[in-house]
Amino acid sequence: MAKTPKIPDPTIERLALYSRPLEALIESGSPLILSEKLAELCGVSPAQVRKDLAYFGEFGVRGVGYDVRTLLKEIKHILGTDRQWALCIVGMGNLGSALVENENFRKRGYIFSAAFDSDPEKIGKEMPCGLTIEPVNRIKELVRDFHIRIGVITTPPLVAQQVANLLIDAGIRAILNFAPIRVRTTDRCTVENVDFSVKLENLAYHLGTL
Amino acid sequence: MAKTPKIPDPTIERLALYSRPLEALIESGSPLILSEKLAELCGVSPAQVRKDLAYFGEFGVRGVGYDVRTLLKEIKHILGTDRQWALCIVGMGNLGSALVENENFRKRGYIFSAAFDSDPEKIGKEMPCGLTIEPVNRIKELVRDFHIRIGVITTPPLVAQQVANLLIDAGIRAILNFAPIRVRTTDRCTVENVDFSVKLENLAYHLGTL
DNA sequence: GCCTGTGAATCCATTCACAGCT
DNA sequence: AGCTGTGAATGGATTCACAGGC
Repeated sequence: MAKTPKIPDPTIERLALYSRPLEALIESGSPLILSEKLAELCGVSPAQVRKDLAYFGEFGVRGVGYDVRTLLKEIKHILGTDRQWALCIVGMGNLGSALVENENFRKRGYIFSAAFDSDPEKIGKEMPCGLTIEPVNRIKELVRDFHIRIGVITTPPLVAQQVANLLIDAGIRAILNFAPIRVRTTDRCTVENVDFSVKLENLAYHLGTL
Repeated sequence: MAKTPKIPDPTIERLALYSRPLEALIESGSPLILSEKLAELCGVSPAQVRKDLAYFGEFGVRGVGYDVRTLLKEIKHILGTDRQWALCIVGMGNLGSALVENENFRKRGYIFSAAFDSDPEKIGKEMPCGLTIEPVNRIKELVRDFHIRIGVITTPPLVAQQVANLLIDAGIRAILNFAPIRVRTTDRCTVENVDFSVKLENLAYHLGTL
C-alpha cells in the first residue's frame, strides 16, 4: 500500500459504506455509476464521494462516471477486503454465537478461526459453524498457529479489559470490542468499539420526552 | 427538556459513554469524580468532558468536581434513560435472538415488547425471554397497542428497506438498523446504523498489508 | 455537454487558557 | 489552592465552485 499522506478517518469508514451498494450493482447489471447516485444510495453528498475516492487515485472518468466493477475492486484493495483475515472471538454467549454464524463476515473475507470462553460448561462444545470452543488459556497458542490478527470481544464488561490484555499479549493487532466499556490498548493495537446501547441512547435522546 | 440551542452530535454520543463508568463508580463507593478521571476512563480529554456537560447545565462544583450520583442522574435524564422504552425487533435470526436476550438493554430501560419474522417456521415460537414471534403483518397493530417508539432491524439486507417502511408506516419514530445497507426514512424517523463489517474493514485498513 | 478531480472557503468540533466559584 | 465553566483559537472535515478531460 502506497504512503497515503493523511486520510481522514471518516473517509475510510465511508469507503466500506460505498462498497455495499456497489456489490449490489454488480449483480443488477449497470456497469457505470455517478458520484451523485452512489452518494444518494449511501446518504452522503456527491462531493463527499468524489473527495473520498480522490484521496486514493483517479478511479473515475471525467464526463462519464465510475466503472462499478473496477471501483469496487479498488475500494476492496484499499480496505484489505481482497484478502482473507483470520479472526478469533472471546465470549461465546448469545452474541458471540450469533456472530460466528453470521454469513456477512465470511462473505467479506473475515474467517473465525478460533472461539474462546472461560466457562467449563461451554469448552469443548462444537458449534454449528464447525468451530470448537477453546479455553482462554489457549489464546496465545492458537493466535500464533492460525496467524490471527484480529480479535473480537463479546464478554461481559467486567472481564473485557483482561481479555483485551490477553489478546494483545498474544500478538493481536486489532480488536473489535462489543463490551460496553472502553478497553485500553497499546499503540501496537487498534480498537473499534461497538456499543449497541450507546446507539439506542442516541435515538432516545432524539426522540426527546415525547 | 430545556431548549438546548445546538448540541454537537458527538457530544450526546459521549454522554452515553460517560454513564458507563459512572454506574460502576456508584457500586464502588467514591462519591466524587474529576473531569480528568472520567476523561481517562472514557479515553477522551478532560476539556471535552467539561464542555460536553456544560452544554446542559452546571453539574459540577468548581474547585471540587462532580458528584457521581447526581451527574449520572442528570445524564440519564438528558438521554431519556431514566424512563423505559418499548422496542420491537424484526428479523429473528441468530443476531435478533441474541439481542432480545441481552441483559444490557433491559438494564438500561429498553424493553423488547414485540418480535417479528416472516418465516412461518418461526412464527408462534416462544423465546427464552418469554416473547412470542409474531408475523410482520401484525407490526402496525402491536406497535400501536404497546406504544412502541423504537424499532430494531435485524433482517437480511434485501428486505431491510421494506421492513423500515413498514415500521415507519406503523408510527415508529426511531430505528436501529443492523442490516448492512443504509435505510431511507422520512424526517419524522431517526435512524442509527450498526454495521459490524464496516468496523472490521476499518480495522483491516489500519492493519495495512502486513 | 457532462461529470470527475481539487484547491479555496466554510463549517463544526476539539483544545487552550483563563476567569469564576468554593 | 483547586477544578469547573467558557469564550477564543486551533485543527479537521465537508462543501463549494470551478478547472480539467472525455
